[in-house]
Amino acid sequence: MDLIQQLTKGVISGVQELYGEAPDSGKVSLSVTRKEFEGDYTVVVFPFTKLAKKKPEQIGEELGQYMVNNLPNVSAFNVIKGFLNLSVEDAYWINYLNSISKQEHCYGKQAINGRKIMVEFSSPNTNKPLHLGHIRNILLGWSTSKIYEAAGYEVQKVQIVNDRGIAICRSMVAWQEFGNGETPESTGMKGDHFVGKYYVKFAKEFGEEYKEWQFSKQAEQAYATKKKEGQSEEDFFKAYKNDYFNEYSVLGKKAKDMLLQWEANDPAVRTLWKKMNSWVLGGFDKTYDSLGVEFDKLYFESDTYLLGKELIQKGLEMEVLYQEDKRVWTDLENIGLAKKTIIKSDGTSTYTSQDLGTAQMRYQDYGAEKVVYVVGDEQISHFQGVFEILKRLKEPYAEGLYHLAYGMVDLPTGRMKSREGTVVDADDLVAEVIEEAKKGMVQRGEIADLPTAKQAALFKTIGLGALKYFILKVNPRKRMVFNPQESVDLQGDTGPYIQYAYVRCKGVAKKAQEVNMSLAKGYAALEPQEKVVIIQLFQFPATIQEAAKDYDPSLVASYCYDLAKLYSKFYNDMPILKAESAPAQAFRLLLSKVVANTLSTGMDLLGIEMPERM
RNA sequence: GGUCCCGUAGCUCAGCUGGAUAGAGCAGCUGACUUCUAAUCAGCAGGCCUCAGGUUCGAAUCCUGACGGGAUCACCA
Repeated sequence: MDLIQQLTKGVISGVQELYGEAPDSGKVSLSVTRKEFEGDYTVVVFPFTKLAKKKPEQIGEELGQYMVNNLPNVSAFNVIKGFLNLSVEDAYWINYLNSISKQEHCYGKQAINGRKIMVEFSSPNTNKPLHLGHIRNILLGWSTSKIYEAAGYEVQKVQIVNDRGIAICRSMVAWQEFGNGETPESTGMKGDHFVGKYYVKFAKEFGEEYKEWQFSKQAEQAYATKKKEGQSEEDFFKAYKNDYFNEYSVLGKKAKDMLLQWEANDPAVRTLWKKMNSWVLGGFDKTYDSLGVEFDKLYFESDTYLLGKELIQKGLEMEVLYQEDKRVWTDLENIGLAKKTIIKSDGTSTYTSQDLGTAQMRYQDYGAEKVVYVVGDEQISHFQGVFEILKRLKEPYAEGLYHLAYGMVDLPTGRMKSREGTVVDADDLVAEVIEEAKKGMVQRGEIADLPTAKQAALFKTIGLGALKYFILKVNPRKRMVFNPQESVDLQGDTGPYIQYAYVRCKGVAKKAQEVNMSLAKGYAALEPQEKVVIIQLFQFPATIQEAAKDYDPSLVASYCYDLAKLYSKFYNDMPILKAESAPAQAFRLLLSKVVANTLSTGMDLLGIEMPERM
């Protein structure tokens, strides 16, 4: 039985025996003792005062005595005000360390439980390269997948590629008009950047066209007839851009025509579309590869956007949906949302109907009991709506759907804006953090003796470690500020700090020769710096469980940081190789080994690799 | 305006299933490398936990209401 359960049970039976009534297990508050007090675990006795009709101090004394007498692992206690501090036998911790050392890299992970979960993340549009916002999405999705794997699930990682629609048509038109047949190969550009260039080109050309048009008679007329009261010419034209695109623009018409031709399956358009998409996807693959992520399956919006008909029919029959003025609607007022169009009056699909259909299809494909959608928090109500409709349709998978909504990534100067060119490109960022790691490492000179290829691999490990940790340590729910300078910091609460602790563990292990590890069992009296490390190790499995339950990788990040910090302190204070006795040396080496394994398992859950040297 | 999220040190963030004197990192200052890698460790300084009520033996944490910031309220995705 788990130590925590043991102590909790002990408290319950103690209170029952002493005062004649058992408290609810919910009233037993057991936490790690604050470091300024003696003891390992603290029980708050205030909740028992009513039951016992005694003063907290007295209850503490009596209960403490009971615990020491009746629980094999409790060696001592002390009472301060209403707090009962229990000390656990050193032998228990030493045994515990021994037992988890045998689990190697399995420690903390649950056995496979046969349950399936699907995690959808990244899900980019195929008209421009990935940026910092995608990086947060990708890291969250990847880490959530790893955490669920560790929690015993079978995980399928998927993305839905938004590969159709007017946006990609803009890039296509621009390439046709201004591209002169150049390709990623001919220019040496990465495919996604190449296509993105034409997306920007379109915006620019369109902008100029629009500006020119503003001096025309048509524009004058539009302003005269459509302006709102008191609206200045400038404000009007700012707001009118979309209408201009749809009604007057030459380029806009070309893009819209292309979309129609695409929908009509025009062979030439489809060929161009496929070509440009393959360029973009090729570019994305390189970015994913540099981030160390991969997917089990890709869904394409071009295949899924017509799905959902069957569910809509079912919805109409079940009266979950209804028909009115040629559209199909649903009423979501009971969950605080407005009525929503599910099928447009021309019979075509909407975002909602697509997501309904996709959910059903994926359930048929894979049969996951849980599906996590990693999507920005601006889409919270969309997913609330989709999930609610599926629940009303009594779809078997509806209860297991979860929207992992994360906040936007801001820069110190404020929000990223493509119009102002402040969008941080994913590839640039990755290159930058690696470069920064390189600078630091070259300066330190620790790895100068390694071959160039190995050095380059280490630069990447450290640089990406810094970037990933920087992003994942923040609670996903929160909007976060991304400071490029701080993200490449290598000191303090950072990925490299944790990697460094790992390198130290490995370093002492390497230097220790022929140590009989079984001597560790003979180590008798734990130093405080040693005990706190073991207690932290003890929390690891529970941390993973909690991170899975909350869909929150930041819990794992701060766990790893805390462990690294405690180990660093221990490393600083205690001699390992020159320990005072053979058992002490064996024990400390064993501790270092388990810390290394745990840090490496934990950081792997964040998608961060560990270096052997740095 | 309705709904949802956020508000903790100069900055970036932990802590939020109620518990002891609210924690880290960065930035600032001070100490520790002839000893397992100092990307480290130790210390100083820095707080009306946005505000006001309420519940409680006890509130940063729960409830209500303000205030500030953000998101969202399309036949777009």
